[in-house]
Amino acid sequence: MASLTRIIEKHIEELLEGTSEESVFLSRKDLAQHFGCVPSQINYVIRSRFTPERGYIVESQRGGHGYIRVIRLCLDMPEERANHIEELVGDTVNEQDIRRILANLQYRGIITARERLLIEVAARFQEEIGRDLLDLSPYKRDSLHAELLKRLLRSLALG
Amino acid sequence: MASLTRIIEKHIEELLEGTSEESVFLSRKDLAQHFGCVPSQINYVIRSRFTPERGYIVESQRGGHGYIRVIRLCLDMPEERANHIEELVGDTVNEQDIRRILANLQYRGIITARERLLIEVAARFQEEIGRDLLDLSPYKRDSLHAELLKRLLRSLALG
DNA sequence: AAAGTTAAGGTCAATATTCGTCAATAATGC
DNA sequence: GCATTATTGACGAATATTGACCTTAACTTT
Repeated sequence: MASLTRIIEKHIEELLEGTSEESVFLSRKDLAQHFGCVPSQINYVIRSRFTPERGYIVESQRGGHGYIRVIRLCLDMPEERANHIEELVGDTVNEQDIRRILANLQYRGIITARERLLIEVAARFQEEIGRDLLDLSPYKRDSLHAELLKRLLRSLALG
Repeated sequence: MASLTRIIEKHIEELLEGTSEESVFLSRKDLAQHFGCVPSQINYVIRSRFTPERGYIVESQRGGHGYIRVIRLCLDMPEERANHIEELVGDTVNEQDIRRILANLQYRGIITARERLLIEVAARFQEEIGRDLLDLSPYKRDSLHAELLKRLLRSLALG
């Protein structure tokens, strides 16, 4: 359970929590040195963990006095949240995408565990019906999934 | 009688009971090794036993330091409560029935307003698909409604 | 001011480590 | 016997780690 990536991720999260600013400035080289890894490992952590999907924006600059800046987005307004959901879901999602999106939303405190469970059950039921009873194509099923997911999440975001 | 699947199921349940956390992290490879089976057997146990319908959520990650995380949302539902759901919902329900049932559950504090909203939205979406896209008979639609509602409520383990 | 030097960060591909899926078969329960 | 459930294994997909090589910006020297 001791994954370097997760350790570094945690570290950056703590830096963000420990500041009143909306962002932190990191030094790739120093971080890598501190955790005893190659610098590109930091890029990997950033790319895989601090994504817009998870509510972060990242800026950086090369050269002397270079830095990596991680900015925490806050989506307070319902309108923003709704738009974010549209992007997150897109036009088609498979069951794996759904699980990933829901885990992320719960992690960010946007939905509760029970709400997540309800959404999963609804999606599974729809998948089952679409596959076994109606013999829909996988593509059709995925686009129905996307539509269902967007409606469910929108109803929460706006409410 | 002591099928491998049941033994592994039991093992995971015991892990869940033996922790104060709401979830356990499993290693598919180690588990398989421990029980002397192929790794995909673990997937079978998870898929057939630890479903959202039974109140579990499962997350997993591949690759280095990968894991399977089983989250338990609720305690086992007593038999009588399950029966109560069956009675409450029956074999067919129309949208009006659904609204009535949900209003009642919310009034009794068994579900939140947001959960109610999710269930209603899911039911409406299903109705819409069944009617407009698939041209199902009203009876068929109502029995699908009943099935969906029962699954959703059962997953929340309410009575 | 231009050119060179130094000090950042970025990209990409190779490799290793897990887990997931699917379909064939076997076993079990009715 | 037939239908459902369980077991297995081959193959595929995702994630993590590392290192070689590239790009950019500031500083230094001429």
